[in-house]
Amino acid sequence: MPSKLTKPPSTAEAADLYFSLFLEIGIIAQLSGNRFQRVMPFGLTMAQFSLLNHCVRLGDGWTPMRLAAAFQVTKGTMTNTLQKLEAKGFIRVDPDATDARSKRIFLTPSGRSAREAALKALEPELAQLPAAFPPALAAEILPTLERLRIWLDTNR
Amino acid sequence: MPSKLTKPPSTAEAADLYFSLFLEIGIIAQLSGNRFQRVMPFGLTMAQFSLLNHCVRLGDGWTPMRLAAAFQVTKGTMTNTLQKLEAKGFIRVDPDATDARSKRIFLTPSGRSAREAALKALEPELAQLPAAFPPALAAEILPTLERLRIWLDTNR
DNA sequence: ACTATAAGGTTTGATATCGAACCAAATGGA
DNA sequence: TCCATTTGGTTCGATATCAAACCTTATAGT
Repeated sequence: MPSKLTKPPSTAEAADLYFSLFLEIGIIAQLSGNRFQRVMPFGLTMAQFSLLNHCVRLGDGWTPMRLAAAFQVTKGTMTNTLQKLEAKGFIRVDPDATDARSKRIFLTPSGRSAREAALKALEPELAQLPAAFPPALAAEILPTLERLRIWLDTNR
Repeated sequence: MPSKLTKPPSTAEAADLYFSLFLEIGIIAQLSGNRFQRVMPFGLTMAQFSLLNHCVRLGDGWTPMRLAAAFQVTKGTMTNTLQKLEAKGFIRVDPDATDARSKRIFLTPSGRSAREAALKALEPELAQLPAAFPPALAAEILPTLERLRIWLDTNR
């Protein structure tokens, strides 16, 4: 193997490493998404729940574009997600007072309680996790993943 | 906040942590998948490329079911992926000699060179990564992610 | 002021994936 | 030997997502 850090792993080795990483991440995303979906009430998808959660934790009144940027999805995808949530009565879409092109997203009371219900439904699932995968591990890798995500975002 | 490790982070805090983790992972999967897709030749998807790559690195002759298990996708999804690859002439599907229900997947020469071409096409993309996200970081979190994936797999 | 360009959202067409239903072949008890 | 169950694969219907085209409103340069 290469001596030390003179040259980090060869290009090919590094590529393999990155592929493995992205593959693993892809699989986890797939598996966790499906699992979440199966226990969620109201036919909430992961994207929909994440949006409700976001509004509760960081406050509502965001524009669709800012939400799309926060979740790193296209505007079209966000339109779809918002339409689904509005149809379920979980959010309210107001016009933006100062920009006629734009809109503002607010949680409805029933959106708030839907999020509560979803959390409750997820609890039993999540309760099994810590034994095999302690929160400390999650906390440990989270910053690294954030770093990767930010790179992917900026170097689009 | 809870004193120390007397009780690991409260259930709610742990849940938040896990949500953040899964959200981050979902975003990375999405972003990286799209990016890969955009530079890949022959209209290869990430799934298709991963399969070619798998066959080169671990040898071919696998059954569809074993491949589905390796990539953690449903049998239906694997059927689809294999059909696409076969249509492109990148794999050959032989009957299994000892089990009439089953099949065996082999790379064709053009499949092998398609994988080479894909690697080449990916190179410039990957070349930019190490500066912002060194391979060592990837190597560091990979085992942890594997652990998480395995849990998700077994506790399906 | 005007016009060109940018920015916020929606719509459209394509596609990868899932879960469930289905078929065919293998396996294992009685 | 036969029937019930399991296992490998395919097909089907639904859906979340993307990219690209489009419309409308804002912004900036002249």
